[in-house]
Amino acid sequence: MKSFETLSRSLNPSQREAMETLSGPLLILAGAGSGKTRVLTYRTANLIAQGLANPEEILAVTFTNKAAREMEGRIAALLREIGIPVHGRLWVSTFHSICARILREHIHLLDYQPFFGIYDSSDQLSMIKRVMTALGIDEKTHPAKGFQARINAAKTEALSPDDVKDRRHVMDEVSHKVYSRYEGEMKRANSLDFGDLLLKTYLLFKDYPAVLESYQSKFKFLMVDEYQDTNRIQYLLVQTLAAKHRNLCVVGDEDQSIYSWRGADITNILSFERDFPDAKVVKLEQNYRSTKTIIRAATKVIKNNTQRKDKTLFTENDDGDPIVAREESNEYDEARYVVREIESLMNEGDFDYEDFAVFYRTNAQSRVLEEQFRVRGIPYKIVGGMKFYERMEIKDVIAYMKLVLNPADDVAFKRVINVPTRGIGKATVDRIEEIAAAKGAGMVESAAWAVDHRELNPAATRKTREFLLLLQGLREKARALTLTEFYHAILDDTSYVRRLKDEDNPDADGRIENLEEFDNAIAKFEEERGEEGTLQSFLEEMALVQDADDVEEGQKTVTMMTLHISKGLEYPVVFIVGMEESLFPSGRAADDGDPFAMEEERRLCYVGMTRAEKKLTLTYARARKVWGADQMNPPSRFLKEMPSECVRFETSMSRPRFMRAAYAAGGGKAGYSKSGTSGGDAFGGMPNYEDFGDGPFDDPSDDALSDAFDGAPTGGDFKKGMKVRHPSYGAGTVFQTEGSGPDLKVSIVFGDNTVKKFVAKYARLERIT
DNA sequence: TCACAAATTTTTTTT
DNA sequence: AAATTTGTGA
Repeated sequence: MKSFETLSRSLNPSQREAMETLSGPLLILAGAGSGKTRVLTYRTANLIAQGLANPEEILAVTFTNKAAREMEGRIAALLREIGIPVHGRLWVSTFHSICARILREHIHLLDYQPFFGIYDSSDQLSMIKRVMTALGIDEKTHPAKGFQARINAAKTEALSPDDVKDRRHVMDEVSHKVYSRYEGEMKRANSLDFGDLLLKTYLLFKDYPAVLESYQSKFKFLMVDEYQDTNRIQYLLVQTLAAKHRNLCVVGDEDQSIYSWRGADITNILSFERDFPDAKVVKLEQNYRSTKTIIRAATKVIKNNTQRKDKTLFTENDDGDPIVAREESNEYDEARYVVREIESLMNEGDFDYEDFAVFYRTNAQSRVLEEQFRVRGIPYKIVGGMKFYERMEIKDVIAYMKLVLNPADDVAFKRVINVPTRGIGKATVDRIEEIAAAKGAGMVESAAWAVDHRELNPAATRKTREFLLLLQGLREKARALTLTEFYHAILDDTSYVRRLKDEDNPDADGRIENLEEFDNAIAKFEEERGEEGTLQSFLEEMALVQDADDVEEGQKTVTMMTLHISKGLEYPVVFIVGMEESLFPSGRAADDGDPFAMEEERRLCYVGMTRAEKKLTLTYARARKVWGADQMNPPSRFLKEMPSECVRFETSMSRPRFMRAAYAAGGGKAGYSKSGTSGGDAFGGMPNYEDFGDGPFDDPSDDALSDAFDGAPTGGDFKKGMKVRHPSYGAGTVFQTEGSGPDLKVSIVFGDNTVKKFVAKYARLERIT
C-alpha cells in the first residue's frame, strides 16, 4: 500500500495546489488533457483523508452518467490504494439524477405523487401534440418541436408560464398558451420532463427552506465538473446548495463549451470570480495526453475564437506523427479507409482495438461506418446514438411499466391501449380522451368511467374493459412479484411476444431478441440494486441513464460516438470523419443568426482533436448522401485553420474515375484539370482550398471546380429560417418550402411582412450569411 | 377498425 | 434513405 503523500508527489505544482485547496470557493481552469479528473480524484480523496468530510457529505456533479461512473470508480480505487476505509457512498452523478433522487423524497410537498414518472423528449413531444390538439393549434403552422424547444428553454431559465407571460420576446402568445396547458397536463399526469427535474428541485428549495437547509448541511463540499456547460437553472441550483458552506469547487474549460444549444451559459464560468470574489483560481495548462503536433494544431484552431480567455496549453510530450487529413470520394470510401487504417495499425501490433475511436458530427454518420466494421469483422461499439431503450418494443414495455406505476400517465396509456392490437381504434381513444378532458381526469380513470356508463359502443366497451382488467392484474402483480417476474408477466399477459411471432414482420426476430436483452438488463439491475431495485428506480434509470448498453464486458472494441459525447474521453488513436463544410461545421452554424454559433463548432473541433493521444486522422469526402441525395461540400474550414507543418494531406482522388463524377455533378460544363492533381505524386499537396471557395455558399466564382462543388444540389437548397435576398423585394426569411430539386418552391416573408412564393430555380435568390 | 400505400419529413449535438 | 404521418379502400 502506498501512502497518499507518495502518490500525490506525482502531481505538478498547479495540480497539487488544486488538490490542497479544500475549503472555500475554487475555480479550476483545466485545459484539455491537463489531468483534471486526476486532480478531482485526489482532491476528493484528500478531503476524506484529512477527515474534513465523509464520502456522503461530498456531492460531485458531472455532465454525463459515464463521467460519473468513471469518477466514482477512480475515487474508490484511489481510496482503496491508500487504505482509507470508506463508509457511506459518494454522491457522484448528473444534475438530473441527483434531482430525481431528491424529488423522490420530497415531491409530495409540491403536490405530486411520489411515484411520479419521467418523460423523455419523445414523451414530451407526445404530450405537447396532445395539448395542441386540445387547443386547436395546427401542427402545420406551428410545429410541435418549436413549442418543445421554447418550453425547454424557458425551463432552463427557470421561467414558469406566469414568468414568461409578460415577456413576449421570450415567448409569443400561442407558445405561452401551450406552455401553460402543458404544465397543467404534466401535473395531472403526475409526470416530470427533464427540465422539470431541475426546475422543480429548485422550486422545492425555494419554497421549503427547511428542505434546502437539510441538503446544504448534508453536502459540506460541492464539486461541479464541466462548469462551462452549466445552464441557468443548474447555476442556480449550485449557488443555492453551496450558499451555506461555500465549499464549492468548479472545474471547466471555456474552450470546451459545446452545449449552448441546451442553454449552457459560458458566462457562468467566466464570471465565477465575480460570484465569489474570494475564489481561488488554479490554471492547469500542461497537457499530458497528446503529442506536441496535436496540441499545436488544436491550439491554432481554437485561437480563431474570440469568446475565450487567452490560456496556453503546452505539453512536454514528443512531437509525434503528423496529423493526417485524408480525402475520399464518398462516405463509403471514407469508412473503408478508416477500417483499413485500423487494420493496418493493428497488424503492426502497437495498438489494441480499444485504443481506437471514431468521432462524427451527427449520429446518422455512424450507419455507414458500422456497416464497414461489420464487413471486416472488427469489433466495435457505438456510444449514444439510437439508444436501446428508444426501440419501439422496449418503449412499449416501459410504457406498460410506467402506466402500472403511475396510472395518471396518459402518454403511456395512449401508447399501449392498442399494443399489441386489440381492436381499440382511434375513435374509441378519442372518445376517452374527450371524456378525460371534460372531467379533467386521467384517461385510465375516464376509460373506467366510460365503461361503467356505457359511453362507448358495445364492442369498444368490451375491449376497453378487458384492457383495464389487464392493467389491474398487472398492477397487483407489480406489487407481488420481483422486477424480472413482473416483466415476464407483462409480456405474457399482453401476449406481446406471441403476437410478434404471429405477424410475419421481418423485424420480429430482432424485436424478440431485444426483449430478451432487456430481460437481461432488468435481471442485472435487480441483482445490482437488491432492495433498492424497485420499479420506480428502474424506470428512473431507464429515463436518465441512456448509455446503459455500453457495458460489454471484457470485449475490446473500437468505439464510435458523436463529437459531443467524446468530451472528457481520450484514445491513443482518433479518427474524425466528415470534415466538410455544412456537416462539420454544421450548416446551421454558418447561417444561424447567432454569430457565435461557428465558435461553438470550432470548440467542438478542438474537443475532438484533443481527445487523441498519439495519432489523429481527419477525413472528408468529396460527395456524401444527405437525405438520400448527393451533396458535395468543400473540406471543413477547420482543416484550413491547422498549421500546415502539422498536417499531412492525403487523397485517394487523383484517379480519372472521380473526375468524371465531379464533372457530371457539376452539370456538364466543368472539368477537373484545374486542381491539377494528376499522377500519383504527393497528391499535388492537398487539394487547393481556393478551388473550393472559402465556404460552401460564398462567392461562386467562374472557377470550374468551384462550380462543380458549389453548384451541386446544395446550391439550390433552401431551408426554413434561411435568410435570403431577392433582387427586387429585398431581404427576407424562408418560412416554408415545398417540393425538392428543380421543383423546389420557397415561400419567403419579406421585411414588410409580405409573403411571396418562388420556384427556387428561377428566382434569383441570394443567401445572406 | 385496420392494413397497406402514399406522402411528407427528417439530421445537429443530450440530460 | 429511413422514419413518421396521412390517406385509402376493404
